[in-house]
Amino acid sequence: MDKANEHLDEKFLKPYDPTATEDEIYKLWEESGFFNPDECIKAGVTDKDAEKFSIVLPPPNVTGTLHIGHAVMLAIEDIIVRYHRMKGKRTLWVPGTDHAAIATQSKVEKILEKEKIRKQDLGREEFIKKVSQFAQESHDTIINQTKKMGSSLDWSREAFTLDKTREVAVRTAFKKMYDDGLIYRGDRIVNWDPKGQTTISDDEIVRKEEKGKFYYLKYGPFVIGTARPETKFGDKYVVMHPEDKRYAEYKDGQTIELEWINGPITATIIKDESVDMEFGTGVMTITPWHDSTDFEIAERHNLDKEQIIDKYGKLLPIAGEFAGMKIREAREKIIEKLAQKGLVEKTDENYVHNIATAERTEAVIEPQIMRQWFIDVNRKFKIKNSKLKGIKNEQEVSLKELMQHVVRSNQINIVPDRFEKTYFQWIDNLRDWCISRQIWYGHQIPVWYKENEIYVGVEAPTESGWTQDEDTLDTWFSSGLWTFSTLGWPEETNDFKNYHPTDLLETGYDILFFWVARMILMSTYLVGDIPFKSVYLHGLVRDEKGRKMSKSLGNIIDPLEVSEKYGADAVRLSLIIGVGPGSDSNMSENKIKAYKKFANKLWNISRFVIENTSDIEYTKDFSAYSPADKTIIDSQKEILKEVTEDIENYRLYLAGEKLYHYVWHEFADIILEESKNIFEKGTSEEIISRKNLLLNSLTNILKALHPFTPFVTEEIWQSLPQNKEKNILMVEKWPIV
RNA sequence: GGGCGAUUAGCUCAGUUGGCUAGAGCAACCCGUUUACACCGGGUAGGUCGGGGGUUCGAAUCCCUCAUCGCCCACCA
Repeated sequence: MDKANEHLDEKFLKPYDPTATEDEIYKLWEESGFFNPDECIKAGVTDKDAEKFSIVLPPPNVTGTLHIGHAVMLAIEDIIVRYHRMKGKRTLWVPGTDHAAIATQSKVEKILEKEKIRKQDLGREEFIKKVSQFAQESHDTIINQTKKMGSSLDWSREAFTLDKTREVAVRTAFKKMYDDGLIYRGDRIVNWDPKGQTTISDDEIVRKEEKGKFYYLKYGPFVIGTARPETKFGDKYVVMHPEDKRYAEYKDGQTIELEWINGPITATIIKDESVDMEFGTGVMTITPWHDSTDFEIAERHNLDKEQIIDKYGKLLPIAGEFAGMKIREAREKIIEKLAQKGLVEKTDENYVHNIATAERTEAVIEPQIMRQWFIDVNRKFKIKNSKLKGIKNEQEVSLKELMQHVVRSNQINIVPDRFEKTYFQWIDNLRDWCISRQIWYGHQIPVWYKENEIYVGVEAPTESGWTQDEDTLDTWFSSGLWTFSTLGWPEETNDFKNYHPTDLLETGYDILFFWVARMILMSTYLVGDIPFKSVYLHGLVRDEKGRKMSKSLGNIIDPLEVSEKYGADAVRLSLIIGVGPGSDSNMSENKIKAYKKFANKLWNISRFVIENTSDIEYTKDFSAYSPADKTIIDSQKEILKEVTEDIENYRLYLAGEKLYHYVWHEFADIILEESKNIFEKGTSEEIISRKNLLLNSLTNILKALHPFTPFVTEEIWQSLPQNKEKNILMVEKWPIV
């Protein structure tokens, strides 16, 4: 090696090797303690009175491993967090995982199924042990993977939605809502999943198009249409619109005798405005136990409700000779019988309609009337401790109104803003939230019964004779508390006082309703404040042809695998650049490869600068720049200013692209190339000026790129001869104010 | 039924508030390896910015309309 370059680390003579350095660098950060804002203050890298920036990690489900969607989330959040940390803010990013009740339980059930074990064989306690064990293993994998992506999370504050602290939060929340009359137990129509044997919320339903038959049946003097003859056994009400002239001769409450599936019955005429006169014959019979529209009609007119189908999707004795049959097989047979009796008017063979299925089990939902726990979203209550703008303390509001108000009044800002429309549309149609689940894994409902008494509390009653409600809570109940339960609420902890409300919530647009809306509900109600100021929504990562990644297509890109191959920095850049907020992106290995080259380019740029500046002292505020170099500095400042603005406005894709372009096609291709000329032919003033320019530019570039490509920039920073104290780039100051 | 988005080079996509000859990566073709980098440099080719209409001094960008594709929501029996 050249004597003048003896300070150049030998590793610069080889291409940049991410696998050899990334783990070491992460360790360096972790051991510095600087992921934790308290440590930053202690070490004097952050001012104790500095502005705070806080964000919670959307907790990944402990159902297995991280996928590319998680990688996008981690990349975006880490960029923003590192940026704010370098801006000198007290920056906190709280990690955690989600127990994901139904998802995790059914995953374990599937594993047990292979060993021919049913959860009933194990019993509740044993089964939960198995699930917890699985959850722990998933957790460990996930944490490890999260670190590989370079995420600068404060691990000392890690939380789990099902741990002890969060249980206190959940129970406190439940009790408060119960006491305020916002949680009630009622016999209401719910979405029953016959396969999963549990209720699910409206949002866990996936509608699938199905082509089936639509039957027109003679019902006394009427003709009724149905796709589900198997529910018709108990139908003894026939409903029509009060203004339908075709049926003017029939009066509300009038009874008629008619022949039906299993013999003669008495039917009652009901007039209700919810009937669509245009649809079919304008007449329908109702099945209040198994249809929510029918249920509401029955409620309005105070009608009887009868159960026809049991929890397993089989017909009950009311079906007479069909009792015990599965609905699918019964359907054809019932039609056969009706046809024999001459009651089938006609059949439409190509009837296309949407059927409701359960997201997890894919089973067809059977609405049932069941005793379940609900959150009332319309009931008015007096809000306590309101810190919300436009909502006074003790003002009467409903949960729905709170959810609408904070977004409408811009206290919460959604990026991209077109999702605000989607948000309002969802809330406007929001019905009471069914929060009880008939599964074992999760927060058991904090309600105890003793004969006719009921007790709701954070702790179980101490006297004997009380039994706890068997059901568990919808997993989104606990994740709805996430922004403050992670900070120690309901205790008035320092973290809670210092870091809530959080500044940003970054997540996929697919859980806007599930999660974002629920956090807004919980936080405004329980804390009297918004959970976060901004919501940034990212899209889905698809394969290079724009298809969803799936096991069956074999097009899954495993973020860990490509990180090992090309480096986490390259993966991060490829997930960021060219992807605007809220839009889906296409990912390919080629794209990642291109950014791996970028990391290497930066590596070699650094080598060139270090080699050529070994003979000058590093001067931060060198002032004797040549006119040409002054121009370069100005344009560089301009770029950095734009990049800063882009990051502030969550345009990471632009910020990343600008830096990429500047570093490669401006700094390397033009500035470095012309420097060679200057070093050969320039005056000594020009040479000194240019050397200082290169050194100062490199430090600025490394700083500005650090949020995007933290590993390679830190690795170079650690090897800079000027960094004699081995300071850590992660906590250096951002190059532009 | 209601709402939202997309349509730009062979492929995958940028183009932030309307403004310099519309860009990037990959692919193709040509030239180049004397000391930062072949995980490289220089260059070439390739686009009537989905169709049509409008606003404007000026439109890929704003408005209207049509077409195709995609997504979300919804209790039409």
